[in-house]
Amino acid sequence: MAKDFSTRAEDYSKWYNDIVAKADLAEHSAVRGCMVIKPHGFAIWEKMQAALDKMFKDTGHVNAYFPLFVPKSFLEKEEGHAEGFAKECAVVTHYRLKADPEQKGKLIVDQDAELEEELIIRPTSEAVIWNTYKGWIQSYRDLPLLVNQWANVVRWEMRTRLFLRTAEFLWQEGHTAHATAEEAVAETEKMLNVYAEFAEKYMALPVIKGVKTANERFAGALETYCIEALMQDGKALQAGTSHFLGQNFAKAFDVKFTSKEGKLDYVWATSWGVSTRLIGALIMAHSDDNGLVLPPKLAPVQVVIVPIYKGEEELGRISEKALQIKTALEQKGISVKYDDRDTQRPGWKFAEYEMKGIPVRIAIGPKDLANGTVEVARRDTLEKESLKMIDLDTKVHHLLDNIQNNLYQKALTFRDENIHRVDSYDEFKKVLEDKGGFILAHWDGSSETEERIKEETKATIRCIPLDMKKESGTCMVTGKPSLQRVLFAKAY
RNA sequence: CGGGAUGUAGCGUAGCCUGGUAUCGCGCCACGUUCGGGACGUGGAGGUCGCUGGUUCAAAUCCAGUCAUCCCGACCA
Repeated sequence: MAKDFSTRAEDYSKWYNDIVAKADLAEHSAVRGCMVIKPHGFAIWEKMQAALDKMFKDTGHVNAYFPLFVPKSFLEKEEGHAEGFAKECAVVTHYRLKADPEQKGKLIVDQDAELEEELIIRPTSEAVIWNTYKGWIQSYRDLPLLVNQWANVVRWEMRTRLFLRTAEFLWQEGHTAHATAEEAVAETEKMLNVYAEFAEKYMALPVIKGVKTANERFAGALETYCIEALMQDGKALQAGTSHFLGQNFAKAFDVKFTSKEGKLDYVWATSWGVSTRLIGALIMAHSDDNGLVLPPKLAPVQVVIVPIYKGEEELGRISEKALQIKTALEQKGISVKYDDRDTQRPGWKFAEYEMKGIPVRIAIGPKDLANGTVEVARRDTLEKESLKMIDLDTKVHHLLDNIQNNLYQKALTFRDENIHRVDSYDEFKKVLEDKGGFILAHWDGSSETEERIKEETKATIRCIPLDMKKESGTCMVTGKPSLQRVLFAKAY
């Protein structure tokens, strides 16, 4: 938490990119706007996947997989959806290349192999999925249909940034169908809560749950719920969304079911997703100038053991002890790496694992063997202490819990210190300029006012918070009545 | 996609204005000494200067185009 709001965007960006590089998470690919997720970065994603996937299964969802390509005619069917995504689609127009007669060794598009209908590389899968659901749903007995897909999508973004916004990204998208609007809304809210719980319990990232204003709504949705998190530079990041789609897609793709009463009706839909952007959130929420800081629950390796030795014989004796510790920790469900490489020195390893964010490091050397101790260092506070080996597994287990909680508390304190309640537009601008962070202020509910604020200050309404007591007041801009404060911030 | 900046070895850079085939640090390799916070010594390897074209006897250097990255804007998980 070394960052402060005075940090210029460029510096913060450099800091962020440094962490991504130093922690060995990802790099730019030679392919425009695309990212290569490196093994350590991907391992974190796999931990996220595993935790989320379990939460989805526990709430009755199943996984499936749908095509990468969306025929253009599918995408066109839901008008709002089509409009929203049209500007950022990669389009496949041909299915064959041929040797260039002009230049040896070069390939050109074979103009004789033009597709009759263009295929869009999915920017999201509503269109293909609803086209499929049409065939899966006839009766109320087929409902609810609760499906999730882990996939990649492509959005041709103009400005990219590792993890936060890349042309291709990995995500999870849930698509559900329900017999009633109430049930679909309940599902939308349920999944929002799943995301919030994941963010807080696993990522140690406090989030504010809310609904988007009409301007910020997902293309084709009636209501978009979201979780918003605050980053260390005072900007907000949308960490997940859950959409109530009403009957828009059911009508567009003609998905009807026969109810218990024998009446034919369109189904009610939801969709919800989180992406590899969450890794970006993790970086920006917890990292410090020494590199990444991982919450134990998402660390691919929770404890690393580094031996300190001179010569083969000493390493042998230390390894014996280290492996005992490793086994004991693993029996407590802790993931442990014993790094006995003799190609790197201890200090090098310490720095390396610090940059990668490994929560706990245990060092064992000859002094420890003599004293029956180990040196335990925690990544979040960088504190070191010498611990007796007795009950080390239990102590480390507690330490990991402690780190997880500490990270959450630290992020929560930071977030709460940076929520400002503001009652005048001048004060709003001043806080935004001087401090950044979240601002709670009254707004008259109109798109015009929202647009004006955005144009004049670059801040947007991140959400209309759900878990906040209603408090009537007057709009800070127009003076018109307002029923509750809404959450403003500059956003990623 | 509009405005600005940048691109030289794996990374960070000097050189560019005032053209003459490239500087330094880290890293890498070998050997030795080391090993409780990114070791030290000696020796060594590595670059078609983002790419394409132009000007020139000669281009990292000047010109044009193009691609990529960063910042601002529009857009967004």
